[in-house]
Amino acid sequence: MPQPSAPRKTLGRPPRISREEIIATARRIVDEGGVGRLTMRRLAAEVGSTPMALYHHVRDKEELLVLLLDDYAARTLRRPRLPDHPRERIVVAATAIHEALAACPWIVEVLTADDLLSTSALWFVEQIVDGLVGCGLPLDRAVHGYRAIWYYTAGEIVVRTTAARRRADDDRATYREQVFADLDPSELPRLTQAADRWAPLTAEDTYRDGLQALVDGLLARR
Amino acid sequence: MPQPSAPRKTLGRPPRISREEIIATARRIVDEGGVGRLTMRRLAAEVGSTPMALYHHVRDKEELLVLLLDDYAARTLRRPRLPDHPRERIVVAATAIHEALAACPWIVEVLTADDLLSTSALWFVEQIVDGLVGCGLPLDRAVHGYRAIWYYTAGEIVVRTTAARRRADDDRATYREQVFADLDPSELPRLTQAADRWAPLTAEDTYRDGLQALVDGLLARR
DNA sequence: ACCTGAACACCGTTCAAGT
DNA sequence: ACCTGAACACCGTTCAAGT
Repeated sequence: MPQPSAPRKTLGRPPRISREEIIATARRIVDEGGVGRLTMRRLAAEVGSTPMALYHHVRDKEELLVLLLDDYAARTLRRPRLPDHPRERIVVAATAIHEALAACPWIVEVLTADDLLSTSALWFVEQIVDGLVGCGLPLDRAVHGYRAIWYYTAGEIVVRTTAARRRADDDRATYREQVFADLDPSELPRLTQAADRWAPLTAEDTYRDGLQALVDGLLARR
Repeated sequence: MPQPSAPRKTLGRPPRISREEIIATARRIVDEGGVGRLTMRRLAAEVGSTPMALYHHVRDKEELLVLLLDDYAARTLRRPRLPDHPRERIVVAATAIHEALAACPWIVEVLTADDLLSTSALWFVEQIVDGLVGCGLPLDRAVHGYRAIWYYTAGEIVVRTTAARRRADDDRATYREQVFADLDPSELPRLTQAADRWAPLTAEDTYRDGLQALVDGLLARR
């Protein structure tokens, strides 16, 4: 897909807008108002063109979003200094991906990639797989381990950002409180016990704890 | 939200359509053609009414989707026989939720609930939290543990169903192959090594393995 | 109380034509 | 080769009116 515009051989009408300009403008719109604001029509207006001109540079909206994600990853994923110990390397690499995603809430709508989100993220995947191998897992198990870490990471992001969106609208929060207040203690004793602590517990950031537990578990399995 | 229509005190025009009818019809549309097919206008047409009549029974489309999810959960979540051992209970309860979600691909779009997807799922949450407590975790840690399991489960569903959607459109698959074929072996040695096995490894269902690793890790942490 | 019709303010995408 | 205009086939939701 990132088909770098080759040197123009055959000449025709000179282009007025470029893929880069489209992506940069799309990025601005999304940063300012969320993905919901990004429509082909608005984008066209902002680059000073017509909706149909965009389709000359981008297959469809779906492709535009993937391009936007690649662009974001390429610009913001900075490779951290990694610790020597392989287990720590896994945690640091996964946390770096997690932080990049968490800083970018619109990503969820595009987080439709199945395992690699962007070629810029491959280095991080390499570190995680290599860390797992370094801890003694065979390559196949290491790849599966990476996937488990990715599920956990993607899940945390999706659940957290959608929960945050819900919080803006406080009807739902009230509804949740209601549910927890009306629990039947004989059927759901633990939830009843935790009911008044549920909200603060849920607000805590426990990504790292869960990640470490998962990594421990992956490494400990027979 | 599930505000059971109270016995009508004040009489006016008798209702022609009910919330139940709306939900049942919405369910049919979604089952037949996916969530993408569910629009207020189409739904109105199928219940033999006008778009605006729906807004008398449902606040907006968002509420309709939550209602649909509740309905689905209430109809399909069957409580399994649980093993006595608490660790096994956790695994069985989580797997049951996972299976229900996996059988229902449209869920992802609605999987916007932050931790409980529906009141019908509370019993499963109870079992997981109680299982973690039964294994010796304090209640707070058990709640966090449940959340980690939920992240992992939701992530697996989101990643898997979107990957499946992508597969229909095989351009992306080709793109992924391309990326793996062009890896720089000196920079990304492990990915290069795993490249030709990546697709089959990724196709394997490893939910249960990852879940067990996660549970082990949660229980082992100091 | 419940429903209707018409309208508002949008979408993504295709097609045929222009430069 | 690149861009435009007009059109197609839709959306969710509001408002004012009817029964």
